[in-house]
Amino acid sequence: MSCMVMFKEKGLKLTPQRRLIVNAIHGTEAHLTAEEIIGYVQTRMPGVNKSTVYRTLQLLEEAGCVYKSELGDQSIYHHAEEGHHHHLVCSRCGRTVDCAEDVFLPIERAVRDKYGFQAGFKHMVMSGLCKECRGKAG
Amino acid sequence: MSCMVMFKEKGLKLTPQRRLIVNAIHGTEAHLTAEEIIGYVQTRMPGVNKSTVYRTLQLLEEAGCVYKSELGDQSIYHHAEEGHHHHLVCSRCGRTVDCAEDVFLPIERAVRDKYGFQAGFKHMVMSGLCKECRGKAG
DNA sequence: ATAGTTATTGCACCTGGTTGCAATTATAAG
DNA sequence: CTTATAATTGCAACCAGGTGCAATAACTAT
Repeated sequence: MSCMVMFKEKGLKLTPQRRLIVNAIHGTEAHLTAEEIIGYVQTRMPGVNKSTVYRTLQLLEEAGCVYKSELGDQSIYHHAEEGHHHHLVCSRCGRTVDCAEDVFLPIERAVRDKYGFQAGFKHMVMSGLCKECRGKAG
Repeated sequence: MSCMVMFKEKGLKLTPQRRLIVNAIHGTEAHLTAEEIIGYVQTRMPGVNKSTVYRTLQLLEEAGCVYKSELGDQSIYHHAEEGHHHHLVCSRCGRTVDCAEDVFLPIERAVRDKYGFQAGFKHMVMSGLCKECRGKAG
């Protein structure tokens, strides 16, 4: 896994704690919250400090191995290899739907042409009402 | 100001603390951070607790009097009457450019058609490189 | 296998923001 | 103007996340 190699390549050390954290993210298809990753690590190796986890996640993010998306209060982490997409989060039921990457192309073009601004859209999180919840009263 | 009236209409009380908080937001064109609002209030009325400010901001937001945008770590507040727009924040120099509201219409349509998802885009914050910083080395 | 270098860990503390609760205060009614 | 009552305040404690630092552990060269 390139995540493990990345540490070595950057002159960083591959500790048991870091191995666990990488495993947590690679071992699931889901998008994990920091809390879930801390839980995963601590059940397998009690005593690991949360700051260790946060620091490692930041390293992985900076190296491009892991992506972090923010929706209001919580951040979710997912590994970079599984392809990029955006996230539609229903504000009523909380369910998340993956969304094709290219829906942001028109905006990317628009803000570049209008404002000369080069926006980067990766793993954007959009909130709203999902198909099921649109029908219900509200 | 409808913000002041709003409290009464909802059976809420119009305290000096709340008056100050509303003044802070109405008295400026800028987008204020929570910290700035707390500072504004506390210089005029020392002793006001931050939780009072946060609770009032939440009330104003729920009532639609105030909008809150989140960019990564910080939240900015602005009153709802000044018209809606999005924010382009340069990740290099930190400068913010206002962006027309309608750039999100294509996405709104796309996710509705493709996923049946009704997304709401208000005061979105997009990060990237502004016109000036695009030229510089990176 | 050993010693030396240097990154990493856990700790304790800090930050912005949130919450439960007893004391206070704005408001409505008399 | 007084009283009643319910909303609000300030407090203190809490939460997720982040930081400086001394002790520790991973890697490197021998």
